Amino acid sequence: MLFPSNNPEVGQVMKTRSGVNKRSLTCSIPFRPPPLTTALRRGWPSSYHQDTMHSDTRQDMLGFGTTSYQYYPVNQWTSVQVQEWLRTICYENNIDLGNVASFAECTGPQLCAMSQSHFVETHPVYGDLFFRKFREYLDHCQRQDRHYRHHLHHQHDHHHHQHQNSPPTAPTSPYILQNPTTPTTYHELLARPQPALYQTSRVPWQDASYHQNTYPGDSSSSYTTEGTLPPTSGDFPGAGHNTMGVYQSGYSLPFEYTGNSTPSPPSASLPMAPQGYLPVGHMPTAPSPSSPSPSSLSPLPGQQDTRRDRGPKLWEFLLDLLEDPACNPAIIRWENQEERTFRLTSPHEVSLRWGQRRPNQNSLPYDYFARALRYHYKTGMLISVPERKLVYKFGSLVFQQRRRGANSLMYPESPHPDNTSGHPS
DNA sequence: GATTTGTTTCCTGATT
DNA sequence: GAATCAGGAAACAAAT
Repeated sequence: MLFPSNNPEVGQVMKTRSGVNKRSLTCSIPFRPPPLTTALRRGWPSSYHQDTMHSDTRQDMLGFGTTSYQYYPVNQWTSVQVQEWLRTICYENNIDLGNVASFAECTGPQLCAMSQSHFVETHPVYGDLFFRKFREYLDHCQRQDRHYRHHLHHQHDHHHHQHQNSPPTAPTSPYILQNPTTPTTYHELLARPQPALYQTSRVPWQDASYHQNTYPGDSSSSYTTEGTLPPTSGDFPGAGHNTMGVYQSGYSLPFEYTGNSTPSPPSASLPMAPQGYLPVGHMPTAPSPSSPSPSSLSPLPGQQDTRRDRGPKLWEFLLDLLEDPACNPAIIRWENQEERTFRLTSPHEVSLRWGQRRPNQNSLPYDYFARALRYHYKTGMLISVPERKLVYKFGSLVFQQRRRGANSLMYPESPHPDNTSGHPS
């Protein structure tokens, strides 16, 4: 039975409560939710995935296709991922696919090192557009990376505080490279030199110091890029430091890296959720919580960053839990993946974790948590599943936005088609 | 400083 | 009777 909003008596009861400061007796806690990881948030269904031009697509665990480039750090993009990304841009901008041919042999590291003029040289017509779009994608990845670091730091502190008798463990992020001993741990990636051919004297958003203080590099890496461009180090700005390192954190590597120049695409046999990542306790070192310098985050001239930086939304948090083998199915599990329904197998644990986002407060009653979930009925992010307790359903917009995260700077938010009420007043 | 956004808190009533 | 659900209302904090 739904709330009898058509019941005038009930309505009056509600109105009589207007104006009452119900929270006057509660303690106001400074609230600045530290961002939980938004890792892997780029790998969700796209509006174009069924287009026949995408031959290298796969089905994710929800049955929505996606391309593989979103699963890789940009500097591990082979020409395959570059082509995927370019096709995406073409599709989204109504550009003929033939225009991607000029970038046919480019890899991610090469794109990273290319200046705007290089893009234009490579493709006089759309080079500038490709450059801007690539730059926007990197910008997005950078923010994701920043969120991830903040999250790790917060989780590390919390974990340490909560389990002082336990042996020191890693921050509670599931997005940790499974095999830190491979040459492609993100520590090493950060030190990976860039190919020399496309060295550019100006990459305005670069800030080598961002990672220099955080991840000591390992210049002994045996990494090679696909293609013909040998890595160099000394003559690259940043002297052996990958200035694109800010986009290379391991979280976006959803599977174990084999060391091959061409990373294997995510296998369908692997679980979708944090593929290749281990849950809490397997991270070799904790990233520094230090934030990048403002200069490293400043947008390009003419580019305005309108994104909020408030940490994950509730529905993102739920997706993160579902992607985390440590949580799924322990405290949350898919009820029917194809239908996007999930069950809170331990609702109080889930709400507690949600509450732990907030400093100085480590719990949230399930009642409040459930109310927050119901709030998202109006936003279209969640859909009620009647007569099934503790079961909720993701709205389709969740996956659109999950995927759109990578392109959020390119596309303004559009209202949910099913959401006729808009944001609640 | 006003507005927007995304909760959080509190509540009543209904359902399981 | 307890747990859960539904949803109105308002407070709150951070971002814009």
